[in-house]
Amino acid sequence: MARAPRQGPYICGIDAALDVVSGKWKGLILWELDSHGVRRFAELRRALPGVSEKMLTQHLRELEEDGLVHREVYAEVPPRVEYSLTEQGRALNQALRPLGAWGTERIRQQSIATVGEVAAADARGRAPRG
Amino acid sequence: MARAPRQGPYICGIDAALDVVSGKWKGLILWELDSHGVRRFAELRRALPGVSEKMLTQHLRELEEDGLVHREVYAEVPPRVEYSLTEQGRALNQALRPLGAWGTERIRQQSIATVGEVAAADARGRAPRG
DNA sequence: TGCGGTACTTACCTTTTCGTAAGGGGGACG
DNA sequence: CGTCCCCCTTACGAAAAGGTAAGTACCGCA
Repeated sequence: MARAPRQGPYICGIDAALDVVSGKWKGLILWELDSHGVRRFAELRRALPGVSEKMLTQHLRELEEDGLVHREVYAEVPPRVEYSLTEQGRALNQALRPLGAWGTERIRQQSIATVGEVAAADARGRAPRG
Repeated sequence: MARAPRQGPYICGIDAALDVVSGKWKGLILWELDSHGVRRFAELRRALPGVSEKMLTQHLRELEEDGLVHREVYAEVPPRVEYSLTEQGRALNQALRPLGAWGTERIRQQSIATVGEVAAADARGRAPRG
């Protein structure tokens, strides 16, 4: 896990679950692997705009250590490495689905709120949160 | 939110949801407020073994800014402040429930695995993982 | 008079995380 | 011959997150 647990590791399941998905790109990696099944390193890199190779390998290794992602190396030239979800990884993604729906709804409401804010500020002739 | 979003903020709902619950104690705070309804500052502090006052106030303020937690201040002496979940906060906790279940199951399986590991290592007469 | 309890705030420091840049060892392509 | 692609690895440094300790202002209790 590469992270030090609190003292006497986890207090509840949320705690344990958040521990393995915390990381700037882990949610997206899981999401990408869930929707495509199998992805290669370069494919993931292209799917995650802005990720560095270092962070991608690092996160993939952590997810692998945590038993969520399977890493299959083909001893070919050029080298080929395929990433996919393990059984646990798929279960995690199932568990993440309601959270994703909540997040999507939140984004939607916030964009509406922001538009409203901007429109209201516009009507008053100045910018919001100046 | 106090965190800088990626470029063009969120790619998917998971992303947005993880953003608001990422923080060493936020999951626990949400959990505590969900199971007790209303909690005061000192009650939360006692419920989160090891949290510092600084982190607790900081996380509570972020959760409040994110519209997940309601903060009610009573102008009394001694001061009294009550924290509770907003509608959005309750919805988030609902969405977190499957994740919590997954985490609980994971903890259970890991403790079994660890016991097995220790037992196996014990049988060989040495400690696991160096 | 001193201590504990209320709910913080502030300054300072350490730890963790993330990003940047470079290299590596091959093979395909022009 | 040079360059790109593949999948990383390493070193270095900045930024963010988190921890420690002290201070605030007021009250009740002994």
